[in-house]
Amino acid sequence: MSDMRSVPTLDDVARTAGVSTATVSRCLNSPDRVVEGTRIRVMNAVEQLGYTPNFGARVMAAKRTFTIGAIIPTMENAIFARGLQAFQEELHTRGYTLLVSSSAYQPKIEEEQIRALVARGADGLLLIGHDRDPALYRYLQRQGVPSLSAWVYDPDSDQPTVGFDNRASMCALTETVTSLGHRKIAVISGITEGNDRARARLEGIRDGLRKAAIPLETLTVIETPYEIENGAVACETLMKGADRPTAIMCGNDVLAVGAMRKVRELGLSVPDDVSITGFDDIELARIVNPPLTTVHVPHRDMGKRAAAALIDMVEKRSSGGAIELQSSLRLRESLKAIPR
Amino acid sequence: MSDMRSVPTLDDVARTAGVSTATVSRCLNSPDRVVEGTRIRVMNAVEQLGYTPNFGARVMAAKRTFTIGAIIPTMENAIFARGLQAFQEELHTRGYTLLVSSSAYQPKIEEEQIRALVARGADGLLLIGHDRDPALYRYLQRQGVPSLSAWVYDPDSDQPTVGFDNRASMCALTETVTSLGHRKIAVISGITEGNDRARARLEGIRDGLRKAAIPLETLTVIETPYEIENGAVACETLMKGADRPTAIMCGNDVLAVGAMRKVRELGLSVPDDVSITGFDDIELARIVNPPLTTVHVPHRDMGKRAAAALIDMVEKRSSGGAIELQSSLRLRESLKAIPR
DNA sequence: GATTCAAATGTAAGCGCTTACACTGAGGTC
DNA sequence: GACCTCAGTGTAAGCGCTTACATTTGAATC
Repeated sequence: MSDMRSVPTLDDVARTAGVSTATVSRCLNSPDRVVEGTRIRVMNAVEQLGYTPNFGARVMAAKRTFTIGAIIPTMENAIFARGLQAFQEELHTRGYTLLVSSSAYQPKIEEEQIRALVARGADGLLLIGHDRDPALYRYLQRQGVPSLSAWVYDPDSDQPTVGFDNRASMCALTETVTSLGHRKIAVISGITEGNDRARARLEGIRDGLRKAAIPLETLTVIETPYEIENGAVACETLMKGADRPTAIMCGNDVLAVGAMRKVRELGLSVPDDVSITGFDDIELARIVNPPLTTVHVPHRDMGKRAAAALIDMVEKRSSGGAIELQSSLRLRESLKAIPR
Repeated sequence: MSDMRSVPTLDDVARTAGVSTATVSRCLNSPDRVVEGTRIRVMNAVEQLGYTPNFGARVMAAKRTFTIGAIIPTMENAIFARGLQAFQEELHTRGYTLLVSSSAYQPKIEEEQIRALVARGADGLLLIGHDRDPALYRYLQRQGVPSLSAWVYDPDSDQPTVGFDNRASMCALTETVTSLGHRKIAVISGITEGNDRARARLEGIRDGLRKAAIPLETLTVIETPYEIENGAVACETLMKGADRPTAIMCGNDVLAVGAMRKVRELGLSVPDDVSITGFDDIELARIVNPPLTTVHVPHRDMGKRAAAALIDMVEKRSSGGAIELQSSLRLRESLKAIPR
């Protein structure tokens, strides 16, 4: 028997159970292929030694890890939290483990994280959005690691997606806003560079304006990273500007609540002085006062569907495709008609 | 040269560069031990083949992964987000990668995740709180994986900790509440079983009450999981109960904003009809209206210090210890004196 | 030019596991 | 009783990498 101070190996277990390493391995991986008496003996040895398989070795020999990686742009706010939680739950019930890392919205870091996860043997990857260096997709293909882009729906892309139509959703919201009489509209958008969702949402607003025959030149757009404080700052600029908007449409709820806070700090009222809308319908939207008008995204459903789809790809039951989910409007008190 | 369709290995690189595998390995790990000409040739081959080292193999051969694991109770809300972000940033600058997973506050799942991370070769682990099965600590010790408990400060524990004194902080807040004349106080606490922080905070409230000579029997306590909706439900129970409290102290900000929402829904006012306090000072606290009185926790600093301390342990520069950070009160409008 | 020695590189032994294949022997068949 | 099956188990060959040790190389020294 080997030195008990160091981590026990398969070999140690085999020795103390009086069987071969193959048998121990089988006990752990396909117990039904081993007769009960032996199995019990082996399991006792495992217990007694406190044995845990070495993952690296296992990966190397078996090429499967039952690990899925996810790289999200941020953990700082709850945008991805709910969807990710559902994703993890579904993976867990199917016997997979989720490892998450965050890119802080930086393509460079995202690439590192992707490589880190692949190197660590992730069987599949969940990515957010699909706007990234094609070389990365080639790399993944080369490594044989399937990936799925969530939070977007794009039937024309080669890359499998699961999500909703950001552009159409935002267009629908915009139509509601214009139908309430708003003509002076401003936008606080996320940074559009390298972010297809932010771009699609902005385009959606333009679509909506066109439908209402509002000239696009009247639209003020501020781009800023998705953080509450940034929403507040942008809002201040807008409200102190020459031509104050009657409605501020925000790229997501986080920016919107920042904007709402600022309106309050300026001694003004939402929605009496200005209407505000968000996007995502995270919990925050119902917490603020007044409650926020926003686009509801089926986060949990998306997470669950993503898990199922990705596992299908990993287990070669499908090769991906595009899954569309429906978003819907949540009209709440932060949006009000212009009095005539 | 091997089949170009499959993932290239060290061997392939060595062959196309016309050197041995040892040289390639050295190029990758300690470039200065290889002469420039060779190095360039090797790097070209790496580039050309799109080679990425196989992590499992690397771990097995080198026993180091430069990976740190963190298991947090939840990703659903932002309690841990800020601290974790800082933790990751610090790790990143020191050349480590962070892998996160969530236990959904379930000890069983937490244990699985710990094992999963250790098996995947994590060099060290960040845990939240230190209330868990001693067998787990023994397991980690056995595997030689150092771990650090954050969000708590406990100089008496064997387990290294980095955090603040939950109990004293909550006691200080309670003293403020009682000094404002509140006598009928209710508590919406997190689930205390298996959660040392929730327990310490509750004890802190009791300490504060004792100091103000308020009998502990007058204290109503509801325990519920940390979710906004649960805060709302608990609040409803309290406000509709026989002996309505004048102040509701919540175990964290998440519960507090849920309670605030409910007060508003009941057509009542914070702080005129009831004062509400939280704990953590996450962004939410400043977003709600009125802003929430709470205990400020130095999340970013904690994350950063945790990273430094854990790496020191991993690299055997220290064996841990207890690091104390200071929390502080943030008095905002959700708490108001009882009119006399 | 012979000798010395450090720097550069190569050789090959594992790291801990899975699994194809080989072996063994008990039960069934004729 | 000879022969066949096949479930249960063992043997041993890798998986892709790092690294101790061995070897080669070439500049410096005499």
